[in-house]
Amino acid sequence: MVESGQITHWLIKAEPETRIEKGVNVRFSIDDLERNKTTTWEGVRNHEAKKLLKNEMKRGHECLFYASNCKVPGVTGLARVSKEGYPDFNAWDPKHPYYDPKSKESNPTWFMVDVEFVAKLEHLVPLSLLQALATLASSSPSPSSASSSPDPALPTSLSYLTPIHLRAIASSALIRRGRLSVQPVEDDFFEAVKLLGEQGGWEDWESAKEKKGRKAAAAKAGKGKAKADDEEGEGEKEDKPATKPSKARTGSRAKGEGQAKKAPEMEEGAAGGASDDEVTTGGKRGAKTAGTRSSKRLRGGS
DNA sequence: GCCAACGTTGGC
DNA sequence: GCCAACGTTGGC
Repeated sequence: MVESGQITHWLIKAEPETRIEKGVNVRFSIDDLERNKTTTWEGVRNHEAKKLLKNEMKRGHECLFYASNCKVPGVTGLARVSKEGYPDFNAWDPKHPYYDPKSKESNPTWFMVDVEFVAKLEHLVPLSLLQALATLASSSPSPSSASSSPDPALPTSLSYLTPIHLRAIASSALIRRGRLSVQPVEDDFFEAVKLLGEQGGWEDWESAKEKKGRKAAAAKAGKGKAKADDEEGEGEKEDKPATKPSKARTGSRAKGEGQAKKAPEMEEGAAGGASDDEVTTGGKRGAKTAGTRSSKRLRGGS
């Protein structure tokens, strides 16, 4: 497993598309972070992630900013820890979507960090690409023998990736676990994603690979349903970060029952209203969301 | 919108 | 302490 003790890089998830949580639009994208410069990474209601926020993430550590629950999930930018773990005070506010009655000021249950904007990646690095690379890595020969030469299955345009990078991708929590909203990442994983985001070069290669990736995913998941063999490659374009607010999985619950505290830039007025409190962010939630619901059930990563 | 994976709850 | 029901995440 990963020794978090030596980890200095992280992957943090947020949802770039509008989604209403108890009247609050929880959408938060790399563009929002760029605008705000810095933000509180609040709302994580998962004990494993909490532990990382509270104890492991240190000032200066760099993070991959991951966009989930959107059209093209993937890494859209880079951020840096600017303030180390401190109590998530939103948990104490009954009106806040992330309120958790079990957390007390005298003994906080949840923690958060602040992160600051570092950069947007020129090429969004899609999850599908990382999955494809992971597949490739796991099918390649021994690491040691391959370490000095590029993997034959890699297009030359991606020759900047080493077998070390590929193995780091294959063993990453993002690929293997998926659901944790704050994940430790190995230095090699961080470097690989950063290179991909800055240099691109998989456009032609990935479309071919995409089917493979999906098929594998379908096979893995699909015990019965193989929706597979779709020929439609919807082309994963890595071109630009998804910024547009729009669909989202609907405000399934709470559609505006309260006033939304719009994200600072709120241009879509999806939530209408808005009284904003001092929260400087749209709210990231990647991990879960729970708030009051957390008292009923919250999902957590192991 | 669907649904697989997986965590949590709660009955027993 | 087991395990079925249930809820959430999040890719597709």
